[in-house]
Amino acid sequence: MEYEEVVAGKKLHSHGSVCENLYFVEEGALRAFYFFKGNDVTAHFATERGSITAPDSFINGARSKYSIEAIMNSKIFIIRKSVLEEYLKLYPQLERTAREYTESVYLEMLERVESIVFLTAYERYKQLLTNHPGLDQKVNLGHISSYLGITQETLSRVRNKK
Amino acid sequence: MEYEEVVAGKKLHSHGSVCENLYFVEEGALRAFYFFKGNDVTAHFATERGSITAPDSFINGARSKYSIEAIMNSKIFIIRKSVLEEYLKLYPQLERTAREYTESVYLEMLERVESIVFLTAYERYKQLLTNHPGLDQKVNLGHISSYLGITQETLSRVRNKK
DNA sequence: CGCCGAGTTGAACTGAATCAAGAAACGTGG
DNA sequence: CCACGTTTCTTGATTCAGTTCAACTCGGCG
Repeated sequence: MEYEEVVAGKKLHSHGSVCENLYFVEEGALRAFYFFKGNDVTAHFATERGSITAPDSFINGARSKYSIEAIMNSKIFIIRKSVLEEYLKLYPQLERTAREYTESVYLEMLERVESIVFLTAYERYKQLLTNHPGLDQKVNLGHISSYLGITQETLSRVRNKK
Repeated sequence: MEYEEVVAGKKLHSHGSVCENLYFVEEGALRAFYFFKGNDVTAHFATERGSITAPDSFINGARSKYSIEAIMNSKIFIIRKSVLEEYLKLYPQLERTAREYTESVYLEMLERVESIVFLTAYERYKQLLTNHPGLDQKVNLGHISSYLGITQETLSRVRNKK
């Protein structure tokens, strides 16, 4: 596991290439994003103690549609997939931990589906801030609104008016 | 792995209890659903070669908010979690397969988030039918619409009008 | 025959999108 | 420390997809 300090704006992974790394955030914040019909869309935020990668790539080894960047100065740990694979071979009991990790991110995604379907824009915004305290201080409105699946204008309105 | 034939309407798991089983559909169709503000909401469909469980329960051993039922006469295989655990202990190399399985359902969920955010009701309906051919012949409109995150009326309209 | 669940249709309403201007905030160079 | 341009955020007016509620149709089936 490598330790690194990165500055705001630093690109950790660019879409179109294969993502070999899983990132853990010790301090700061990263985001994964991609382009959809010309718009920058945030797929995932990782803040303190969170993790992030380009899942389509890290899992299958395919070129990724996601990019990953630091949205503020951050202290991170990096695990290369090859190193991870090596350790999993060396210590097979880690396979279980790896599976449990995957299960937990799966459950997160399940909840995200539910929140998109049932919650209003404002409720989703509040929930995001609960999960990532202070995120609104760290990130552009546009990055947050695209994560929530709404426009920047709508987010600007709901967060001020209610 | 146990084999079973179940009739339409058969409840395989009831919410409030712990789900011990992972179901594989050989023929037919199952669905997982739960109640949200008094409404029956479909969380997942499993058709030929698909699998289903109550993830909140199967993964963590907690009581589940989901129920699982057959929506038509079905031939299914059942793996009990205890049996699965046993095999994973006996053949640790299966841990990898288990992780890969979890990864694949995670990627599915990732795509589902994207489709809910970007696609219209009609597009989501078409996509669902692509993933589960003939599902519209097998299931109530209401079960499909709740899966898509829209009302039954809207689904009725879009599928006829466009 | 009459009921019942499932699906359809209509009209009014609403949350959010879109398009278009402005207003703040921010960094950079002079 | 200020002036300038750029980026980010806000606000307004309009439009639209989907909701809500209510009534109606249709195909079994007891």
